[in-house]
Amino acid sequence: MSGFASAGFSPSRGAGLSPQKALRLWHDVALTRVRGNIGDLTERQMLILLTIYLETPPHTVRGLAAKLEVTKPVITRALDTMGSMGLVSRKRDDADKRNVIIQRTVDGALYVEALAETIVGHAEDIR
Amino acid sequence: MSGFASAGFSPSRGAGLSPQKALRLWHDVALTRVRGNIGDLTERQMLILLTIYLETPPHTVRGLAAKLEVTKPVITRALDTMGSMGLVSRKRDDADKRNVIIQRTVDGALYVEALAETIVGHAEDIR
DNA sequence: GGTATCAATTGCGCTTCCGAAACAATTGTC
DNA sequence: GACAATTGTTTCGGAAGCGCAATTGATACC
Repeated sequence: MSGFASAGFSPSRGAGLSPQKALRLWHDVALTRVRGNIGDLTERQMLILLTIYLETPPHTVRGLAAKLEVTKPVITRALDTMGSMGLVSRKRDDADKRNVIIQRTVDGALYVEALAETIVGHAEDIR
Repeated sequence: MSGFASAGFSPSRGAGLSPQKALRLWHDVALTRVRGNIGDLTERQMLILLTIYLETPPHTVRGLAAKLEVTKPVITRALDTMGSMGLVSRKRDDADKRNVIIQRTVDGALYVEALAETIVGHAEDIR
């Protein structure tokens, strides 16, 4: 049962991330987010948000659904939720008015940046 | 808006995790989990599970609620859900029968270990 | 022994998410 | 211009989570 728990500890440098440290990092970040009530987003929503802010634009509902392998309503609803939070915004494509272009916002960038800092901070603790 | 996106790139070794790589890692792990439909767990539930498997036992409902700063019903219901998935099990404390001891399971250990491998694998991709 | 305290659970109303299908708006095709 | 195809949204029924308050069972106190 505790097979993974007794796996070897890797040195601090040169061997990437050991399983134990990976789990500790995940735990610490989740703890910070849950304690701060920042965990409003589903894992899917978080994935959508990160995709929007990491991958090169433009982003459409259909494109995101295909890339993430989820249905389109999932994207639409996630955009509703995150849009009301100010994390993303939508805009009709002028060239093809069927498309909706998903745009980044200042608040969304700040949110993503805060997540990054949380991760980096805990990664430093673990190093 | 893109302040964080233009922040400096850190070298591959010696400077820990850059914000960009942290976000990329989070994104990649989330993508793997969402695509594989492994994301049945809330961020809170994941935190509870990781705490059970990372911190030293014994774990009680009250102890977890205090440590994670959530209410007790949150713990109870998360244990219901994860218990039905076979990820954890409960047992009355013989010494004080008010307490419930949360125990690890083989399936839970495998689940956590799989998460760890997912993280480690993507960390290697990014290194 | 009777009462207060404590641990965990459950009930209630509310909100949110999900999947599948139906829908409205726009574009391509002949 | 009529019709098919595409994009995004909405609707519907069902499931799950949340906070808060009440409840059950067990222990401590005097």
